[in-house]
Amino acid sequence: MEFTVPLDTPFSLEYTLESGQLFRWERMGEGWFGIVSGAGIKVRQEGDALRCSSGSDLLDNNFVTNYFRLDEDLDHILASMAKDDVITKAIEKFYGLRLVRQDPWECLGSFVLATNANIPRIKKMVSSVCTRYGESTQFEGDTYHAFPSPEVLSRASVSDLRALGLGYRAPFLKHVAKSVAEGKVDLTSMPTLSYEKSQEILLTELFGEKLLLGVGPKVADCVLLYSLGKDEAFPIDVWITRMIAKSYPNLLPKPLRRRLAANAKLRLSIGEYRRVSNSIRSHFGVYAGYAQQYLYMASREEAG
DNA sequence: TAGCAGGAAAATC
DNA sequence: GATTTTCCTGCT
Repeated sequence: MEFTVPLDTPFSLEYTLESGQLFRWERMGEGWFGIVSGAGIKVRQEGDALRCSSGSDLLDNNFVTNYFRLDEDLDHILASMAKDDVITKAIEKFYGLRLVRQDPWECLGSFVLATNANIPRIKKMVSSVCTRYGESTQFEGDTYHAFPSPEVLSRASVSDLRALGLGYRAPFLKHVAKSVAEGKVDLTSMPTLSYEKSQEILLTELFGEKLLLGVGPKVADCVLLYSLGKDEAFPIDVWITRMIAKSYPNLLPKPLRRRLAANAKLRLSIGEYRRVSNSIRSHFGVYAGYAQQYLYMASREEAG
């Protein structure tokens, strides 16, 4: 179906889709093509409107508005977190970038694959998993595949997953799928829980065994921010660590500040991650996650 | 708490 | 063409 979403609020489709939140969108001509909720959708930004064409009646005006969070007052959010010159510059540069509301299971499954990989590679892995295990769907004469359900992936064999190029991530993906399929982790309950509570569940250990293997604080924060609406979540990856070391050293404990200044060991221990995360949150406030997304873009751009 | 392995592909030299 | 890096976590 074809439809147009009028934009009465700032939005940059390009910055949003290039900001590393999503792995199933590709540039196509003047616009973008994505596979969302198991169906294909084309979106093109034309001034103050989004021209859309989708392969499912479920992907309609309301869906797109909700997916890109166009119902939220972005200027209000940006104003509340514009606490210093560095973030203000990033906001000016990438104005219109928004966080999205993606499917929590797809988000979790995708970010489990994101360790020690760059974005092109993550996209390739996600795509391979979908092609092999996801339900097929048609769009404009071509066949595409949905992100597979946790039930299906929990039944996949580790060696089959490895054959898709997932490497050591293969057993993690199966384990996480199993925990979700068996209801040990209930993603659907989390939108109503607090950030702290839902993060605790994602990182829980029972009798020394992790509920979700391959999910540490960074991956958990990505899922909480990109799919569960926890806007105070602040995922800290290598790019953000570099940015903090360069532009926000005063938010770091002294030993860590020294270490990062020497450009040694960019990886934070779990304790360091917690401290930095809290320190950042108290600086940027309840929309720290938005700040993270703008800083991530700025950090990558600086690196060229 | 620190250090290292993990697998493969992209980025860089 | 070899080496380093890559939106990191788990184990010892």
